[in-house]
Parts: sequence; structure tokens; C-alpha cells
Amino acid sequence: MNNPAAPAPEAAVKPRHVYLVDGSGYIFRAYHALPPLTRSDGTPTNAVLGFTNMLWKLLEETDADHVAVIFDASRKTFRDEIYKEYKANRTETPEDLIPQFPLIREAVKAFNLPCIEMEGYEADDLIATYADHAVAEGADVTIVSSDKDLMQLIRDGIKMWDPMKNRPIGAAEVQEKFGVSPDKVIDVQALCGDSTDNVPGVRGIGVKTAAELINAYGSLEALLERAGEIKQPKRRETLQENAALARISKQLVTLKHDVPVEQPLSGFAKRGFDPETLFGFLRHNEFRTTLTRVQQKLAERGGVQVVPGAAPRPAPVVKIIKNQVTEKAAPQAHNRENYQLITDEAALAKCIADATYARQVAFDTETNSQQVADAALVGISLSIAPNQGCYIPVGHSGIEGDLLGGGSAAPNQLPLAKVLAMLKPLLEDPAVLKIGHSIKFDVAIMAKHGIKLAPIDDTMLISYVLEGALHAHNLDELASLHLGIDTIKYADVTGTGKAQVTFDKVPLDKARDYAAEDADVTLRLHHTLKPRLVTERLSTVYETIERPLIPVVAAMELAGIKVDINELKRLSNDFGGRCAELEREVHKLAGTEFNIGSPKQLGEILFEKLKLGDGGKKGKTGAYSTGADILEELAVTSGHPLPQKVLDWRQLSKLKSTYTDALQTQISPNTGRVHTSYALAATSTGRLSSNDPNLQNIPIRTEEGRKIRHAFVAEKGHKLISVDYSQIELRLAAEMADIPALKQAFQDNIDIHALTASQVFGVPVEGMDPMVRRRAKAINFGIIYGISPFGLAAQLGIPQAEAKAYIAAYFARFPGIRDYMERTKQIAREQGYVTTLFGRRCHVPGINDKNPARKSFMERAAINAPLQGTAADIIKRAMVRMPEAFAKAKLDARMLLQVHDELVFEAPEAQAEETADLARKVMEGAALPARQISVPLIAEAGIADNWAEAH
DNA sequence: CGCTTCACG
DNA sequence: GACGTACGTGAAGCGA
Repeated sequence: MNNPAAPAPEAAVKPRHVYLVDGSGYIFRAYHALPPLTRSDGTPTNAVLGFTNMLWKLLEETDADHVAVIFDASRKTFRDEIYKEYKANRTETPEDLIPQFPLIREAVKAFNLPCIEMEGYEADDLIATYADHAVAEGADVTIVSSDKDLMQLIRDGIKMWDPMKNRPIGAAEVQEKFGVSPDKVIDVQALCGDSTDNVPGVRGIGVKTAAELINAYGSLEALLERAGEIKQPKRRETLQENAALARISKQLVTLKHDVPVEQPLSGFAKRGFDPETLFGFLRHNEFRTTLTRVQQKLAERGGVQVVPGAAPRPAPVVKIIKNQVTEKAAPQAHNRENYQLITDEAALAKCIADATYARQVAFDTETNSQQVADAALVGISLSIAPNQGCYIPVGHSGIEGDLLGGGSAAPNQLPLAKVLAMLKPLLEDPAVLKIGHSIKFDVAIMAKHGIKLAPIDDTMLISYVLEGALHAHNLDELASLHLGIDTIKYADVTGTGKAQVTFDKVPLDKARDYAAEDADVTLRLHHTLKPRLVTERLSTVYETIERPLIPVVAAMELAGIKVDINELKRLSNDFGGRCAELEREVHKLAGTEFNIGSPKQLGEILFEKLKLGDGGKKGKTGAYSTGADILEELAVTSGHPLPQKVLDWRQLSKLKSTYTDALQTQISPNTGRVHTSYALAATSTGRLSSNDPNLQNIPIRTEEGRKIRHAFVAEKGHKLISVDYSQIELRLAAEMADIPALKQAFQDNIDIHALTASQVFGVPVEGMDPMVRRRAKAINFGIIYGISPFGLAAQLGIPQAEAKAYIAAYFARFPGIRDYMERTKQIAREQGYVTTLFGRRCHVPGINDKNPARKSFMERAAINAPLQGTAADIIKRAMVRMPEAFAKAKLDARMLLQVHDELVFEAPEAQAEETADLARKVMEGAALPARQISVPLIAEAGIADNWAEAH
């Protein structure tokens, strides 16, 4: 198979030597036989390593042309129906074996071998059935297993290989073990039973006696019929009494040869594997010796084993994106000819069977609304192979016609309930990976239909973890970037503007092409991007932070938060009335009517008509700058009342339009609550962002603004609980820059701003002037932001020279902070990104820009990113743990909102205190056990009926 | 659709 | 010494 142009497996190669690997049996035996071995993250891997080496050996050193790895699908099989005690006294699976099961499957995938399993059947039954198929086609079979239950299969053309002892098992070995030939093994087992599988057998008869009896009488049936002839009285009696039990035992140990298997033998044809995928797997599991051996072997050979179709690829084209070199893939062959519309049950069943067999499926939902709370399912698309995909319409309606007609009836499609019932086992199958792009949406939609989509992968988040700020992560962008595919755009099928329709009105053929393509492209992106997580050492960020966050955030969005609409209406009226009054006053003071909301008109009034201040043009557009800072200054210097009036108007107008008015329209008619949407892949630092509506910028800093928070309320009989980290970024700065004095201050719970003030300005903490403390606080913020004299001066309204002196004084006291900043910039320049404590990469494109302004801008961003990003990692870790912590404590609390360093919960009144305490504990311990931080992380909780008072 | 302003951490 | 700034977001309104 070293020829890249090897025929695809479908080109049915006649099997000559079929290898059937008993995956489930192997892992148990290897676990007990091999010494313990763990990855550096603690994951046990002894059985996985043994298994991997065995597979490699098998592919390298045998003449296998067909290979499959076979697993037990579930614990319940037809044998439980026959004998309910079957396997009942099996001991619990050891804890450190459990995580190795999925790794074994990964190993199989890394070698590009098929995983076979089937509900209701043990691996042994599948092996028996496939072995027969192979022999029938004239092939030899080798069963890789040391399980004695499989020895009954040995005959001409079928042998076993013991992977633990590395030796063949043939008739001679069976004779040695059971004292009979392989065809009589089941009769012996029926008599002697099996304590590990709880096969009863006949009491008092062991292997030795059983073999003796079977050899004497020829078979179990003959023995039982002629039991009266047995000389020993005790033995005769037990056999006569337990004949039925013996027959049941035989049924239990007899393997099924006629399992209605779904996958033909031809699918096992050896296909070769993608070396990079295998290397990634080996590296991730730290199988260094194996990795070296494999690499050496492949290098020696010159050629590499190759997945047909996936390679060879044209050389990649290099494209420069924002000063970073990113590979732009050459276009992949892409066509939509094989996209299929599914409108009957048989076709759907086939899709589901194929996806189950493939072990992974790209999945996408189409709905009539982007707002989860209001969305109804319109269709579902699946893809398991490039250029393939199917679309299952479930909610397409007819197109409304006008008076002249032109409408159409709802098209023929399967009923929603039927489709969901059929898909549910697949979507919840723990052995089938569901791959989505921004799958949070699909998780939420499925949750609304009682389906827990799992396990999942998200190509958007994989891309985000890999290349964060380098580019956007929407599907269209990634398809173009990595696959060279120009996808059908949403607007292409739904139209835009006035003619735009919801997806349920899109004709089926257009819908099929659009939806199936989304799934197809998602699957192909997964192929390219997922292995890079391993090779670029970003698996942990993705697997422990980003991916587990998906269902958690989906649940928060679905929960929403209650908003008192009447309170908002009152506020809107109040703000509106006062705005109108202020507007009249402003116009009177200006001597003319103009649009206060227009900076251009306002600037002309202030600086040309009234000639206030010394008029300053700013900005490259040449317009006057009329920001709040300018107006505040103008109010003082000019003594004119107008600037303050404008400031007041602006505040109220902002509160009204952005909050009290807009929020009312955002209340879902279905739930009566406001459901924000969190963007998981939007920021350069790892933070979330909130939109539609943005609930992360609800006012709090001013008294008027705070009133809006009063409208965010708890459900009747419930309380809102707000828990926020205290100065988390500053604490992280002390930790990450390793400044003993600052760390000590936090450990001693000292007022950090007062400490900074006393250090920088040399004043005692006792009886400190509040203005001095305020300046120190600004300096501390500046540290987090990558301080600059200009910025600090602007913040404090002091001359730049003075700010410069403050910074110098600060660095004199804390030189470690300056060193840390310099180190961070250096790292950013060298590698193009900085990292958080948890390994997240924050890219800083432009850090080497020759424009000094842009360069220093990126330098400040580089200084801030590890701090902001680590804080984001920590609160995300807390969020991931929260649902489980509540469940374990039997609390009915729900997490509703995240505001960067704050989490908002809703809990029944009686559980509020306990919820607050637990949430605080989870948040404070969120860095553990991955990172031990020497500065305490403190979270503070508040409980009230509304958000204003809870915070 | 870009710009300005301003709400939050 | 250039160059124009505090770090990270999203939404509304203006005006071309």
C-alpha cells in the first residue's frame, strides 16, 4: 500500500488474509498485564501503548490485507435474556482503565482502521460472524486475542494470535488448555462454566473432568443423554440434576455466527494511514519510542503510507495575513453532485447507519431564527465523507403566493418527531463524535428537543484555539482559507433585505445544497484542523476549557434572565422626558435648534458659534472631537453651562436608546426572558463576548445607569446571586511577574491601591489622601494595560511629564514588573504570540510593525493579553465545573450570565445562601489542580431580588 | 458602511 | 525621533 495511487477500498480487493482484532478483550488483558504507565498529564496509557504497538506490528509485519478492530457496543446482549446473571459478578472497571477506552479508539482511527461494534452483540459474536464471511470468500483469518471464549472458532483457515504473549493459538494450544479439540470447546465450557463471565456450568466439574467426559462421550448432548451410565454416583447425580443448567451454559458460551452485520467485509480492506495524524496521536500520548520507530521506518521506506483521496495535495500557497504567515490551502476538489435530500425513512436509516459506522459525523441544523429561544427546526444536515452530505428537511413550509398565485404547498418531508426519534440514538451515541461549526447553537436546539448532543467537536473553536486573533473563524472564512472552497452564502439562499425569507421558505434543492455543504465543509475542516491541536500542543486548552464550555454556555443562553418590562417602560418615559427637557435647554443656550446627537453639528456649535475653549480639531476626518473628556474639560474652562447639559443629555439618551428601549424588544415572547448570545471565538484574549443584546455592558457606574440593573430580576420565589473575582488581573500580574512584595500584600489582604500609593509616593497608608490613592489605582490599572505616560496622563488629567515620573517611581519600587513587561514583549516579537498560564495562545499580529504607533499598540496588547487571558481561562474553568457542583450539592441553581469576572446565578430563595457559598468556592479554586497560584483568588458574593443589589 | 461615542470588565 | 495611544468588547446614531 505504499503507492499513493493505491486503489480506493471500494474497489473490492479480494481478501486473502483477514485480521480481526478483539479491541475490548485486548484492553482488559493489557491493563492487567502491563506495568502502569501514564502521560505527563496523568492519563494512564499502558494498555493504549500496548495496543498501539500491536497494531503497528500487525500492519508492518503481517500479510494482512483486511483489518478491523472490533468492540463491545454495550453491556446488554441477547445473553442477558437467556440468563440474567450473565456477567453479573464482573468487577467494576478499574478507574484508571476507563480513560483508556476512548484512547484505544483514537489509536484505531490514527491508523485509519475501521472500528466495528453493534448494539446487542458482544465483540466475540461479530468476530465469529466476520470470520465465517472471510472463510466463505476463501480468505485466511487471524483473530488477534487471547480470550479463551474465541478458541471455539479455531478451524481450518481460522487461527488466533495471542498479542500478550506474542504467540499463535492453534488446535494444539487449545488442546493444551481445554483438553479437547477446538470444536468441542463449547461443550467443555458448558460443563465447567466460567466464574468471570458468571457462566454457571455444572457444580463440581472443572476443566479436567469436563474434558475427560466430553472425550469419552463425544459431545455434551450425548453425555447428558447417557448420564445414567456414569459410574461415580456423585458425578452422575449432579449431571442429571443440572442438565438444564449445562444446556443454558452452552447457549451462553456459543458465539453467534449470524449477526446481521451492517458493514461488509470489503470495508476492512487495508487503506494505509495519514502519517501526520498518527504522529500527532503518538506525540499526544507521549509514545516517544514508538514515534521514533514509526518515523524511522517510514523514512527508510522513502514513501509514506497514504490515505487515498486525501493525498497527494498540491503544495500549499503561502498567504500573508496581518503580518503573520499562514498557509492558504490550494483548492480542494469540491462538488455538490452527491448531496442528497432525505425524505423517506429507509434513506434516513441508511444515513444513520453509515454515520454510526464512520464513528464521526458532521452535523448542522437549519432553523427559522438565529435566536435559539425563538428558533424552530427546519432541517438537519449530516456528512461523513468529503463531497458527500445529506439534508433532512423537517420544517419547510410552502411559499406564500400573492393574489396572482405563485405560491406553493409545503413540500413532502419526514415528520419532525419521526426524524428526531430516529436520530436521537446517533446524536447521543458516546462512540460517535458529532462535529459542528459553532455547535453551541445546535447543542441548544437539540436540547430544546430533549436530545443531549454528545460527544462533540467544534471546528470554530478548534480554529480559534489554533489561530485566535489571526483571522475570523466563521465557516465561510475557514472554508476559503483552508480548503479553497467558495461556499454558498446564507444570503444566497434566503435573499437579502426586503426579499429575505426565513430558511423554512427556501426551496428544498437550494436548502439541500446549502445545508449539506455546511456539513461537508465542516467535516473537511475537522480533518485539517483537529490534528493540529496535538502537534501544536493546544489540545489541553481545547479539551479542558473550550469544548466543555459549549453545553454550559448553551444552557445559560437558553435560561436567559428575567427583565421587568414595566420597570423598563417607566425608565424609558423618565429618561425620554428629561432628554426632551434638556434638548430644549441646550437649543436655548445654543440659540439655535440642531441635532445634539450629531458630533459634527455639536462641534460646530461649541467651537465655531460659541467659540468655547480653544477649539481643537482632531481625528483624521477633520471633525471636532466632542468626547466626554473634552466636554468635561470645556465645562470647567469655559464656565458655560452648555457642555454639562450636553453631557447629561448624552447620558440619558444613551441609557434610553441602548438599554431601556432596546431591551424591551429583546424579551423573548416564548420565555418572557432576555436571552443573550455569547460569542466563544471572538476575542483575542480568550474572553467571551455578549451580543443581541450585550448583557456584559449593562450600566452600573452611575446612579442613573444603575437603575437599569434594577430591572434585571429573579423569578418569583428565587434570588439573583452575583459572584465576582476581586482584582483578579492584578493578582495574576503579581503572580505571573513574580513580585514578592505584591504577592505578600495579596496574601495579607492589604488594600493594594493604598500599598502602591505608599510605595510610589512615599506616604503612609494610615490617613491617606483619597486623591493619592486614586492616582495609585490608576497606575495599577495602567500596569494591566501596558502602561504609557500618555495614557496615564489622560486618565488622571495630569501633564504627561508628571505621569512619566509616576511610572518611573513605580518601576523603581517594582523593577520585576518592568522586567516582566520586557520579557513579554520579547516573547511576542519572537513567536508572534504570548501565552496564558493555561497555555492559551494570544496572537499579536503587527508586533513587529515598522509603524511605531502600531508597534507600541501591539506591545501594550501583548502585555495585557496574558493577564486578561489567564483571568478568562480561570472563570471559564469555574463555569465548566459549576453545573456538576450544583448537581452534586443537589442545588437547583442556574447560571445565567458571565461578565468577565462575574457570574450571575438564579436560585430558589431557600438555596440562595448555599448556592452563593458553593459558587464562590468553585470560582476561588478554579485554577486548581492544573495551576497552583501563590496569590489567593478571592470571589465575593451578593444575594438580592435584582442585579443592582446583588452586585 | 465607517466613524464617533459610550456602556461594561 | 517617528507615531498617536491606555487593554478587551458591542450597540446606537450620524452622515456619506
